[in-house]
Amino acid sequence: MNDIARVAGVSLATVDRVLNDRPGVRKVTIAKVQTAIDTLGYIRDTAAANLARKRVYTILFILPATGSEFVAGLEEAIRDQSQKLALDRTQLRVAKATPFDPQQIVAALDAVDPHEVDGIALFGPETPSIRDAVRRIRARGVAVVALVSDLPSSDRDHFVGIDNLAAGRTAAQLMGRFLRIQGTVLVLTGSRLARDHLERRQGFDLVMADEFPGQQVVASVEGRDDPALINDLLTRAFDSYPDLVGIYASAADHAGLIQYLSQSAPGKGPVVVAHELTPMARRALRDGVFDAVINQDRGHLVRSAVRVLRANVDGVPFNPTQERIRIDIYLKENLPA
Amino acid sequence: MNDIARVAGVSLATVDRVLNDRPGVRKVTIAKVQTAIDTLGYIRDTAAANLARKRVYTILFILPATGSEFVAGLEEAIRDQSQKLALDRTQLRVAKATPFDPQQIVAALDAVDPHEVDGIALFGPETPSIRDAVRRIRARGVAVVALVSDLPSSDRDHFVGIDNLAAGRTAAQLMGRFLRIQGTVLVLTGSRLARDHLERRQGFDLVMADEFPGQQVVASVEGRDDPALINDLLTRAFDSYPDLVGIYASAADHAGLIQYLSQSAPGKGPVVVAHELTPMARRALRDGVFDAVINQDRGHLVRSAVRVLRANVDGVPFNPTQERIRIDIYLKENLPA
DNA sequence: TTGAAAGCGATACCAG
DNA sequence: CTGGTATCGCTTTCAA
Repeated sequence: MNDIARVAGVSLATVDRVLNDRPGVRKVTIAKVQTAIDTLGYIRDTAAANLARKRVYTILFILPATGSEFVAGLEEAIRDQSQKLALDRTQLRVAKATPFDPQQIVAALDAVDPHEVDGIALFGPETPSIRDAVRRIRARGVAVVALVSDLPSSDRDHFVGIDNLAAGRTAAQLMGRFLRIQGTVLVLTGSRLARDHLERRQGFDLVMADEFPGQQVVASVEGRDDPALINDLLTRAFDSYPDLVGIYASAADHAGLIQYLSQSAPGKGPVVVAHELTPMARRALRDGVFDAVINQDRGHLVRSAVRVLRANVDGVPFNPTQERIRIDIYLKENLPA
Repeated sequence: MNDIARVAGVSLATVDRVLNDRPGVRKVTIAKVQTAIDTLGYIRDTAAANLARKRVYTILFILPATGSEFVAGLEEAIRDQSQKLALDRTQLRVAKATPFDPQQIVAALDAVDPHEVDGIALFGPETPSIRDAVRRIRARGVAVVALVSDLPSSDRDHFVGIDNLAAGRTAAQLMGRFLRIQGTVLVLTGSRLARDHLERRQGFDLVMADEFPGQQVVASVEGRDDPALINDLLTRAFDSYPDLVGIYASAADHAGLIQYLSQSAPGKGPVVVAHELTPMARRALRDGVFDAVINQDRGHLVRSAVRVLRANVDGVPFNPTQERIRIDIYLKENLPA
């Protein structure tokens, strides 16, 4: 900046104004500075900038208040990042809202103080009232991204999560390949409200129909993360379809499923493809109860949300390819330690 | 630091000395400062420290000089990181050494000036002369990590790369699961010198023998990344084993293999599991020539190497779990865009 | 519309 | 052994 100031024949303060698009600089002056910047090949030192600014970014994660291992894992990832980001002048907060109750999320969103919170990562269903609440808080100058489950109806949206259609396709490819005999494949889903589950189901059906037409995929059953309900559903499914050879668990809560499988299908059970590498899923994979798990790295989700929101707050662009969350596949052989 | 200085009743300079283990401070003073640090819950601001220090870390990557797409991808990842790390006062350099010639690597290692280079990430074979050269440069105060292929014989080693035994196991699980009929499985490797290839082969054999005893795995053939040679080897293999149903390509150069498969096995070829998601591998996966690809993220490799080397240079510990490189599995369905 | 100067949190050099 | 102080690259008053 000193060099630029010298070359442009202005003061440091003016260079700063130009660099940060601050008002109160004549066009000619801007041009002079701009030229100097270009010729000198200047790259800004964000660390120094933040140091001087003493700015602290506050980012709020709004998560569903379930006892789900997946959400617990997300919270852990958030705590993890908190540590590191403290040095980076970024503060992370978490709020919980009852799932399946949009009004709570709306309330949480409306309760946000724009002076206290710079950005929000929202993991919730896609409903009109939530969409409106997102609009409102954005209008008050807070950046918002959708987390895990997309909210495409809201404008200027960025989504932090995997491509769930592709994830469903991946699940289907694994299922189809792993199945040795023809039969019925059951899709076990969480809730119809959740857009991520819907998309997975869609992708799964497409590939199964296309590439494995010999297998019969039956209408999904909604488990709502309720072990008792799931137990019930599965019992009925195995009754109705004696040739049940595969289960695609597109939701993230595996308690009911694992419980049922471990007790009712001793030895050789159906091929099971599930989502999210939770502690339970790890064990199931290791024990041969699950055959494959599709995962989205929770650390990546959190880091990406933070990066995108910070970029948004600063009004700078981010690198979309870097922010694409990968669809991880785990077998028992490549489980991380 | 100001607070600490005040509470401890010493100057900033002394606090700095204690904080950085610099010599020339009495024990009592150290204790006073230490107490102040503890009571105040001080966390050091690395950004400010680096700013003041104006220190620039220089890290050298020594890579095999092949035309391989994998190495090209690594170089690209290094360039990518260079951009971002410039702001972080870290400079990345790349040197190439002919593979299969340990002496060149030794020469490259010996040529390093400890005043210019702080750390080295070495991607090379495991030979006694290289091990000695690593010892020498370490003795001169330069940190070294092994990249992609482990060098476990050298002491104080850290390895940046995947667990290749587990990777081989993963490949075998995919191969065994994907195969629909019994037959012969061929392992195509790069070089016997490369420890990573050996380990993969080992893991592959174990799981094939254990879980898929119906399949016959035949002794690996060494392609040395030579398309003509590979073409030749494959022709002979298909002659010798008319029931060849699967190929495990444990090396990273796919040119010869893909060329052979696309011309000689029109339509339904063998099940192919390969390593490294290079542009060629992507196409092969998309076109159905490859069935699965096992990958180690090149960006992760580079970032991890840099983090570990910087920690090493600074004499601070790093988080081993964070530095574990994952074994990625790609099918055509979860290919990143 | 512009400039001067005081920090931000840490390091490093020179004195004492 | 210890302290004072200039400095790193940038932001932010306060004046002019």
